Amino acid sequence: MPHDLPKAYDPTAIEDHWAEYWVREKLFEQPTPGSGDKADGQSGEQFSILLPPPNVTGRLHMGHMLNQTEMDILTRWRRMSGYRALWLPGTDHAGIATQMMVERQLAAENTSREKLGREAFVERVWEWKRHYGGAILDQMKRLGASVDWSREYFTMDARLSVAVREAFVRLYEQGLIYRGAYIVNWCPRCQTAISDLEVVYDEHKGHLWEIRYPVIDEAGKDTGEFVTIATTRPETMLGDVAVAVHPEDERYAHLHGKKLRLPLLDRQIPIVTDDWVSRDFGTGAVKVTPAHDPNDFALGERHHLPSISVMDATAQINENGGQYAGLDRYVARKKIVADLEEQGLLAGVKDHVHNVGHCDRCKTIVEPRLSTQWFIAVNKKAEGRGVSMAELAIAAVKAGADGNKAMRFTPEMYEKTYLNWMEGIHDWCISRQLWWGHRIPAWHCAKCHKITVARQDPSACAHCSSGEITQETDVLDTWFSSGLLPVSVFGWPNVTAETRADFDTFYPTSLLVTGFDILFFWVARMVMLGCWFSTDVPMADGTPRPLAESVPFREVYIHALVRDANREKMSKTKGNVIDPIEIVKQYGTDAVRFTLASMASPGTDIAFNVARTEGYRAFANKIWNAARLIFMNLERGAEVGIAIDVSAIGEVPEIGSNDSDFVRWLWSEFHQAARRVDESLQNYRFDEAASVVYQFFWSTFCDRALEFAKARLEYSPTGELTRTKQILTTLLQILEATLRMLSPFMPFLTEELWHAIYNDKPPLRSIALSSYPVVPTGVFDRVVGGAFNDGVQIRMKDSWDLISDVLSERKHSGVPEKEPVPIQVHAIAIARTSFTANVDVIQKLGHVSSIEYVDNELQGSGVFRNFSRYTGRLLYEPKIDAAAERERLTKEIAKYDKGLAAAERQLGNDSFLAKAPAHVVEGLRKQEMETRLLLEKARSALASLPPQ
RNA sequence: GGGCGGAUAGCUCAGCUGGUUAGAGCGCCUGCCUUACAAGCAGGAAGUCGGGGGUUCGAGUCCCUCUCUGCCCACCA
Repeated sequence: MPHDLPKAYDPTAIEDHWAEYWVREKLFEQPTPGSGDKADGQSGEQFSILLPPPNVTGRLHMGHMLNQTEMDILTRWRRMSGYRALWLPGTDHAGIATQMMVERQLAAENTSREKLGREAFVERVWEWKRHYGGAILDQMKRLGASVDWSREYFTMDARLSVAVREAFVRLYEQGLIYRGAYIVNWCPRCQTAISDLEVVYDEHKGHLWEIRYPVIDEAGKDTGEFVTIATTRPETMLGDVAVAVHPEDERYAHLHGKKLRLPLLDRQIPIVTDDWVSRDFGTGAVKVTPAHDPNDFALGERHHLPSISVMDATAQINENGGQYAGLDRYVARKKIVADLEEQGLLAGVKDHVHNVGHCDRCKTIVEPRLSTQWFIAVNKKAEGRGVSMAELAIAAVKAGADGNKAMRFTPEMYEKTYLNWMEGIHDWCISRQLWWGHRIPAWHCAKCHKITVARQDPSACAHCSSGEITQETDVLDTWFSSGLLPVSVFGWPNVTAETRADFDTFYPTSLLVTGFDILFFWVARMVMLGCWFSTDVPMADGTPRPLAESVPFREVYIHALVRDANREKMSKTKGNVIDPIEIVKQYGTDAVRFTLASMASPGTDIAFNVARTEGYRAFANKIWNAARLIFMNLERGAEVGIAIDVSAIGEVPEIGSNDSDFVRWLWSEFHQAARRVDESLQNYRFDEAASVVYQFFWSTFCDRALEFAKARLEYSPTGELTRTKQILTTLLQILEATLRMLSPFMPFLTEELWHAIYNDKPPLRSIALSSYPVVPTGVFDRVVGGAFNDGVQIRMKDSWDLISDVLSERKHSGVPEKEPVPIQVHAIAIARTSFTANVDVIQKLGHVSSIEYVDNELQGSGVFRNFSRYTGRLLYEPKIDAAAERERLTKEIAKYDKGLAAAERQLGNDSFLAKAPAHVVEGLRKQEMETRLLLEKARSALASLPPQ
């Protein structure tokens, strides 16, 4: 048998091979239903899941790896459970990020995008994408993600671009997209508008400058009186068009209707009254700069004030800024403050801590700026729809009339977060002043100045037929196209009778797995857009699509952040970024995956600690060696003519009362573990599932089953070869089934060993295509229930307990590790049956030379006991450290005393006896009795110690 | 300012609808190179479950409150 495995598990030796094999064999492709049968089955219920598309510029980080590990575990598990599983990968064109990346390259070549021109620049980005774009997906391939590579998409693909265009045009036609001049967050570095979400606020120690604006009379002369305003951004005063006070603020009552002279520019501006002004902030008078502040903009609209922009796209003061024109905003600030001071108009400077918005991408301080942008009216009810996008997105997560939710969040608390946001949502600014992205399909007419929005590039204005039209230069927010992915990847808008198989089968997707950081950016947008557009697609049978079928995903699993071992957020500047690829190289992919899975309990961040990974590498090694042990024994068996037919090894055998206790016990343990793993995965409890698998394999299978087998397996031609064969068969079957149970977590190792079991001629091309070893309830009840009912579990437990007790007592009595010792045992009949049946194992594992059964309970020192089952004693003169023993016993007595007192107190309480369930009372009684015995034993042991 | 988490062994974390004496991994101590694995085996020590109050026969678990800590949202110049 060529089962020659190296002594230690070396992941690097096998992982590349299988990663490459899975892709080459196209194992995880899920063709459009009806377009050709899938060779390996999986025709059941669909399980579809979209990979949150990483940026094309991205490199894999721990967050990706967590995300992908979770998705891969779930997808592999569903696939093995018979689902038609589709995990769909792709990348995002990532407008700003990619453009920045290429611009940096150009800068290094002493050129710029402006020099290249738009067309050449975009071509250059495509070129970059072709060369470097797939890096992160290559990393995914190496990590064994079981995605369907044949369906890989890029958000700028022609097919997806059609969807983007259709979506835009449709929303425009529905009156939900408008263009207008509003205050937007503007990044002077990226020179584009960004959405509210792309602004991150940092606390900043700044100043509050108090500036005196002279009051003037009707002739425009200073009256000698001043109104003092307070501002954190003095340079914006260049754009002031008014000063506002609260209408009921007596301090300024006499100034209502009066005018002020704007210092430095000597512009006359009115004093207006508005409820929005808060009387207790600053001086109660606020400068009004509609072009540079959203509140001021709204106020300006209410009072029909003009807007004066004083900064250009790079945040330099423009021609409206008089003598400050051409200065950078902060240079201008300094100069303005100095000039004001010189003119005696600076009333004061106070330290002021406030939040300053930064560009999420480049960290430049964002400037609110008046500019013409495109927006989606998310709160507007569309004609003929009677509902707004936001309302639809809210309805999607709230329970409907039937009490069911179309979309369910795990952990549940994110539902609230989502709703809070969606209920307070503002219109979405979707235009970006970039070159890389989906160009907005709108054309401006030079003649009539109207806009033509069209599915096909128009040659003339739709309003006046003029040929003088030019396309809008803005592109769409990246999240617009990624928000459409759930519909667009399955062919929308082209969903016709001939083309709709994908859409019908895979939409809505089953699940979205993602981090909370893109809950609003992406998840919320997908819900809005997904619901909105899929609603127009009737069901396969022609009936209207209900909400439950129009959501982009039925479930959303939100995972936590991966932090470093000290719970610090990983960041490049801190230098604490753990590169998953590096860790993978050191410990193997399976170990890293298992680490992430075992720490992924919902709701808490993951403090990634390589110590854990080291532990799981040991686990992988353990599995490897367990397999080696079994393979070695199979060879020994073969030498004495034990032939095991490996071809049927994967079928779950019917286990019944004819089988030995050992076999029945092991299968019963296995089925319980498999069921628990299955249940845990259903609830996204990766941690629980990982722990069950781990405990089963290591504690139950290795520490118990394999040790038991080692003690019993016999190969002498005159020995019990039938029994040996049974045990070997069972071990191999359990190993094989356990590998399947483990496969979603550790795909590489399990694949390797699984092929080894079959001598490289496995029944399927991959363990990933085999079935998940969860048996139907009927089988489960028969095997597990049978084992409990017949006392198999108890009998095996008695033997394990006796071995543990013996080993413990040996240690305690100072018996040298390997010296065989005779023991005496008094046991109830059933326990004695177990000891008799397993005497060979007990002797070997406990280093027991002989067992003498006695009729009476053993008493006194050196006795170990298992309550109501047995008592035992080593026939050995103990060598005990009296001082240490005294200390131990004293502590023990204190503990028992306390426990006993507590139990007696409870049992003496009538209402406890009356109200507590019987089993609790019974349990406590038993405990009381046992504690009493233990206490007596400890006391007498203490008394028998030599005096101090 | 509003909202949401977290605090359990030295470390990282479990502990489901309240029920017998709170668990795991790592680390630590003791002894073992037992021919699967020293990345291992066996045996141990270690927690007044953040503080206080309450409900209950019974609280790590439910309620109130305080302290510490993390995050999200809002953005009054």
